[in-house]
Amino acid sequence: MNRKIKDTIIDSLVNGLNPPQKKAVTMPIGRHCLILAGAGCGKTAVLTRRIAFCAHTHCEQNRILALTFTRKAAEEMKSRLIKLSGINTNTVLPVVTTFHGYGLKILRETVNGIRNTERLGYKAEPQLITGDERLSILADVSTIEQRKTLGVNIKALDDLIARRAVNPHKVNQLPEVSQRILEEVAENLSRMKIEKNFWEFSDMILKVLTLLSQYPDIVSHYAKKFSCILVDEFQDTNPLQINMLSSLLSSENNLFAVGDDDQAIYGFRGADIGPIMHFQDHFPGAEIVKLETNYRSTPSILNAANRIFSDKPPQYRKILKSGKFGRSKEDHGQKPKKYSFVNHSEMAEWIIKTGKLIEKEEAIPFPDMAALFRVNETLDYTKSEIVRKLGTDTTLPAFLTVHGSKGLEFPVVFLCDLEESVFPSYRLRRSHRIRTWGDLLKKIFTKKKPDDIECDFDEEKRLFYVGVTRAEKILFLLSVKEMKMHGRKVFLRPSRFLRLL
DNA sequence: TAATATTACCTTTTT
DNA sequence: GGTAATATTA
Repeated sequence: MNRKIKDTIIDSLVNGLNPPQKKAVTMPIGRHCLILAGAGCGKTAVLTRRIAFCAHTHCEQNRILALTFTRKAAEEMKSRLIKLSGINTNTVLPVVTTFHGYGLKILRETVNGIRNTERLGYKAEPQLITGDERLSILADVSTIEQRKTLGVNIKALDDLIARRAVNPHKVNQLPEVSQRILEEVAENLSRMKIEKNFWEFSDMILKVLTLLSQYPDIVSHYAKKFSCILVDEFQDTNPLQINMLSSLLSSENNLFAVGDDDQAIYGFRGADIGPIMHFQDHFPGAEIVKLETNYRSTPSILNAANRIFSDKPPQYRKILKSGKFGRSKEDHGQKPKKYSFVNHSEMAEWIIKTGKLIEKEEAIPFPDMAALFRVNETLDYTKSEIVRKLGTDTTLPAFLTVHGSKGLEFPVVFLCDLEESVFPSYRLRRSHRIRTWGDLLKKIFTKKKPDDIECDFDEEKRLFYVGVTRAEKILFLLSVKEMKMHGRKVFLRPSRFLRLL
């Protein structure tokens, strides 16, 4: 291909991008790179174009690997990718898949004449076990004694085993007896899985790591396979995934990671923000590019979003600026408004009234709007109230948990659940009500009984940020004063997050 | 061993 | 308020 055509294709790949986006897409291939992409700053555009750029300037398409967390994200990326110039759809495409999907692919392969599953001790392709099946196996491989000593039931044991696998150093803090028991149970479990020819989701990555740690020839086989490795939503990687990634990296290739530490909301399931926060330690020589121009929200909403992390140290602090709306007062948009209601029923009524009014005045269809919640319980309740008031033939706004809303955008957002202990979510101190004989005894024999408040406030704050940044034009911050929780009426104070904006 | 009584626990979710 | 694990009875 002559140089002129090549340049034309590169031009079209960076066409319409802002300077930092361009810089990210065309970054020299030879070093690791982290793109810190603020919410709504065009990270998928950068990622897909970067893949096309690599394919076009650097290597064969099948030597590019892009990893995501969900199949949906992988599919989305593939469909956007094939539309880009620089991508040749007549040959093998870049590998775009999930971490689990790629792990599974490795496990099914044969290296140097031996099947990878065989090296791991399996006779045939194992069967995937999930949910209850796994719990019943866990019941078989542990004794009641062991669970008693650990002080857990089967579900909590499952949690412990999972955490041990994902994040071993957290388990190191347990008493030695507990560690030993966990070790035994985990040992039994993996023996059982081999015996019965089962595996579980986490094994799709875990077994790859086992394989790589036992067979150096396999390490070199996979480390040579790719010239460019890209990872989406890098802030959500767990230590296992980072391990797998490190094994795929070598002196012959580099990592291009895209993520936003401000949107790390999966710590509860083992994601670790360490690697994104200390990217240059993990990946020496790395360059960091920030994307701060937002193409989603009005300046008023961005101002609110920027206030949430105003106390962050500068290296990772992002200040979102609008690349979509002008500076005129009209373009600036209305400030997020806060409303408080007696209960969810009243709130539901208000959402309908306001939504319909906005539909009429702003010509934004009611079904395009979204109501976001911290927990499913209040979501379900509010949604059922709204259905009850509107009947079932009306198309409703989207009802989502904030977790479920990540990556999406809506012209109008009703951000609900903004009460202390709901959002941020934490366990309230035990109330003084007496439900059991035990409660009565405690009431008689103890004066104070503080329950530990457990919750990762930083993660809650990031979750709040995710909620706020879903809104394009209008954002409402809603709370209720009382609600039924676990069957009992409780009185709630407004969320501390309301004071941030 | 099986029934019945009592207590402890409750987010967020993908593969 | 609903469930699941555990304790207590017959």
